[in-house]
Amino acid sequence: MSYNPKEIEKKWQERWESAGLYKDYSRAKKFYALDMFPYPSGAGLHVGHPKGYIATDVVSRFKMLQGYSVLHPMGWDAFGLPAENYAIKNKVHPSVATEKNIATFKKQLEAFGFTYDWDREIDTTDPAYYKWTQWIFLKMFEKGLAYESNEPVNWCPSCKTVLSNEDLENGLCERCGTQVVQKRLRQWVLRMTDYAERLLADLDSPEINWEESIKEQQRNWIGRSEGTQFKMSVATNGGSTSIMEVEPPTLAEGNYIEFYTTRLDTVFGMTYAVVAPEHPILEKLKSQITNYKEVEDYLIASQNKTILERTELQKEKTGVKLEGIEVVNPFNNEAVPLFVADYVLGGYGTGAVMAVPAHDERDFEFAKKYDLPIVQSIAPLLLETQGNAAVREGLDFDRRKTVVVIVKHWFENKYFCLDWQKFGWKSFVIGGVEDGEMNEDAAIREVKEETGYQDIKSITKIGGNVHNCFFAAHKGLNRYADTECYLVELGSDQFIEPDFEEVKNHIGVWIEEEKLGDYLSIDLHKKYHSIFSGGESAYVEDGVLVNSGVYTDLKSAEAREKMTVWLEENRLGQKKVNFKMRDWIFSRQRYWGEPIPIVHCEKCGAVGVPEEQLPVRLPEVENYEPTGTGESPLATIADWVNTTCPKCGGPAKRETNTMPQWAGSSWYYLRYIDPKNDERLIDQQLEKDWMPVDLYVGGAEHATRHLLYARFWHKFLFDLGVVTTSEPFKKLMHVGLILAQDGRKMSKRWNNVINPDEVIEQFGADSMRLYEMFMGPFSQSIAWSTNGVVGTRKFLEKVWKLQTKVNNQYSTDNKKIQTLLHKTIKKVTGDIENFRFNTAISQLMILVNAFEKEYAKSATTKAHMRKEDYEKLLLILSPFAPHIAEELWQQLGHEQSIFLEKWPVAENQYLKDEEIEMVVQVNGKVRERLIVAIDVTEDEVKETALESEKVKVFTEGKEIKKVIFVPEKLINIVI
RNA sequence: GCCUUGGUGGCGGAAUUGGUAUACGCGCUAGUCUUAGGAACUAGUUCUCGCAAGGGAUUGGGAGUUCGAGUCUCCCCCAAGGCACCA
Repeated sequence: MSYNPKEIEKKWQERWESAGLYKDYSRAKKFYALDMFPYPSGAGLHVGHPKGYIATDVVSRFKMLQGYSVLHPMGWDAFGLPAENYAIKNKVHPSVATEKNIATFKKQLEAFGFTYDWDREIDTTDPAYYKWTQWIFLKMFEKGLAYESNEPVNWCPSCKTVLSNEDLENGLCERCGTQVVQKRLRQWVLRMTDYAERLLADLDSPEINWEESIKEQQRNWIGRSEGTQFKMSVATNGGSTSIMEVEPPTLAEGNYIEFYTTRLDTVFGMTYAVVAPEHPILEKLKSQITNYKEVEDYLIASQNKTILERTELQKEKTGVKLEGIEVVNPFNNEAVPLFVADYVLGGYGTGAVMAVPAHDERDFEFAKKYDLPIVQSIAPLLLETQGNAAVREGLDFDRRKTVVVIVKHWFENKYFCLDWQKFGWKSFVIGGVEDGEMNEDAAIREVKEETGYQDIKSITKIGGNVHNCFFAAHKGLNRYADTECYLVELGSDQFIEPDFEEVKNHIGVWIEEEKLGDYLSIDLHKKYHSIFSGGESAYVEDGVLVNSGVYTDLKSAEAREKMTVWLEENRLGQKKVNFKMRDWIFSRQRYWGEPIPIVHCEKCGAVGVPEEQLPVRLPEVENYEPTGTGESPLATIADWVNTTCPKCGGPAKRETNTMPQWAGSSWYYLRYIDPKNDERLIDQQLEKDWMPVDLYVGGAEHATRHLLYARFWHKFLFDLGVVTTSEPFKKLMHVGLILAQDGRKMSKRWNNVINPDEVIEQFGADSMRLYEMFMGPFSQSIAWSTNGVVGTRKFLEKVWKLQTKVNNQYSTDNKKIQTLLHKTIKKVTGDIENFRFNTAISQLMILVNAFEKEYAKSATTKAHMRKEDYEKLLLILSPFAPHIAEELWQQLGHEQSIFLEKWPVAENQYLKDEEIEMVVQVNGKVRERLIVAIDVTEDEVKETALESEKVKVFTEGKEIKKVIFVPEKLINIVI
């Protein structure tokens, strides 16, 4: 009988389902395997969708065989725009199309033979389900986590709805690619930022075992920063230092602006300050801003910019100076100009920043454009740790002001360097600045003294102030040098022989410019001394404070601490943590979503619908078309909208916005555990039994939306006492895409979509399952290859044919085969646990090839396979190819399903080979391979190896310096 | 620009702690069978020199540590994904 997958697959799918094979939830050990449930689109599945489902199915069957009760459910995330758009076009209720699509999806999935328990099927559009979605919202409303807001929000003019920050892709609507505009609309918002700290911190908790890349994406998205929020008073009279002599400054009541910075240590370098166009101060101080017309024009212009224009293009920065007002730096009482500029974001921090062009790239750019002063307040701190100049421990530092002078030849492109031969280092001309001496004078003096050249044509300061710690070998002490750098050009060869004392430690050498880099390490000079020269860039790293009053010489971190303390003491500011993540804009102006269970009463305001009245059902409607006015289509149904206030009984109107698509998926994994419960969201005991989800598999594109939202809701439910774990998903694996054969994404547009039904029709579900797991590392995107399926089909054919070789009567105990079999059991077990399905399958292929060679193709017709060996092969193959494994299992005479058996265990006694191939290397190169007993001694191998002709060629007449012996692996002869 | 993950044959990709690089599969080449095409089977297949025996090179590039480096250290290049004026 030949292998006919079409026949056996259908047969077993029916038998498994009718026997309820997967529904034994009584075992002591439990395992919850979860897939991200699909949106049932009209297009049906393509071959990429099932990849993750196959993986969870492999793990589910594997865990069943290991004696677990496995919960492996499936459902539908069915609210969403495509169904609604289809409804608008075809004038049918979205639920009709949804129902049809679900049927198609289900049929397609069933062909794979998955272990889903369809009794637990979930549909987010089912009122019995969304009742609880609404219930969670109500609880949030009760706890003050759901609130109404009138802030400007992202509006997609094409989808005619509001979008959350998470729904944007580079400022465009993630769904339709339309440019989003800012619109002021009343919205329901969830206070997700209240959970930001926990959402971030718990990423590192042992309850989460996720791929680093996804955790990192969430960390980026949450975007925590620690800084200082402080007040600067507004001076309206063009205030200057002389007037503001009070220390600490007193703040006129209400006449100040709050600023946020993470770099308070740079505050003495502040040369201006900026507020965002949305900042309320502009309206408040309107009368004092003498150029308000100009400011107003700017505000209008920036309001008309899209998000894309304002942020993504990183256009040249623009801004307008607010004439007539200034702000006062509390640390030195200096007044600096205040600008409005849209490179400062209104929604983050306080919407106002201090600007330190010397130490912030954006401020630097702006300062260059508007010709604002650039003042250094941080000096880089260099610490020599390597070579002869490395700082010596235990020695005190001798602090000096020094200059580094780069001396250029009078006509050649060469520079003067010093070779400190005795101490083994090289440098430019360096020297100390004497008391009362100007740095520039010191530089000129050093050039004359040390080089002997007298004709100084020009001298230019390059870069800023740099602090440098090193060991000064010629003085025998650690030096802390406060350095500035000068470039000196010589005018001629005018020369006076230098004093011997000046030059006894070094000799001078002219080095060509292009060879300078090889001669001495100029990287540091380049990196640090040129910081402010020619205006290339700002120095944004930490360092040592300079020009900073009493804080001068402190290191950045310490300065931030002390300066913040000073602000606190004077009630001018405090530490502040900010997050990039915003609250979740939770309402949509569309039809096909969960109604928000709120009633608006003129007297009582927004009132929650009483729990016993849930669910608030979606009403029938004539027209699904969004209105575009910011009202949902529900607003037109007077019968539904007009209701009574649950609190006072007076007239009230229902909330007409609906929830976003992400609502239903934020908690669905809980409902699978207890899908039919009318009383509670989930039974408490069942929740304890099954949560958290042991394995969650899905696409990486959900890293910052679904996975963040679900964690947020879960933590809320945890605080509510509904769940007992603080994190929902223990292990998360992300599934790599399957690309089309041409390497592009599968899409109708390219006409390169592979339909799984056809693949199953041609090769069978087992071949397809096997191929998708064999393609490569699970998380990686890989192109589909139909030829690859041919390969896995051939492999299954081999397995099928092997059944004819089972015969215990004639079988012999074959040590080699036993070893390979047990090694394979061990590898497959470990690989499934670690999601390395591709190598598990390759090992299965190796085993089957060996069986085939040993039994099917053996010259002796009496070579037969032991039944128990074949059974073990079927068992470890069964999670990947369940139908063929079950069929062969029962053909062997078993009456019970293979999935009620026990997973085989690799026995140690079989895992070691008796003989191994030992590699003989000469100087690390392989020259010979010897078959030796596994416990062979070094001396035995050495003797045999040295007698080998192949080895002799290389060792003859040479002295053997050393022999390295690695038991069971190799011997290396070093000559 | 920043973060994350990667870079190994014609292709997808293997390679415990540093210890035989290229497992397994696809493709390709030759042969057997076949009216033919295909399928199946057998043998070969990293590159290179060589009739062969055999030699040499090789894991993005360069340096280093080591008896020995795909694996460890430093520098650089490239690709994919994420974030992006967050002060």
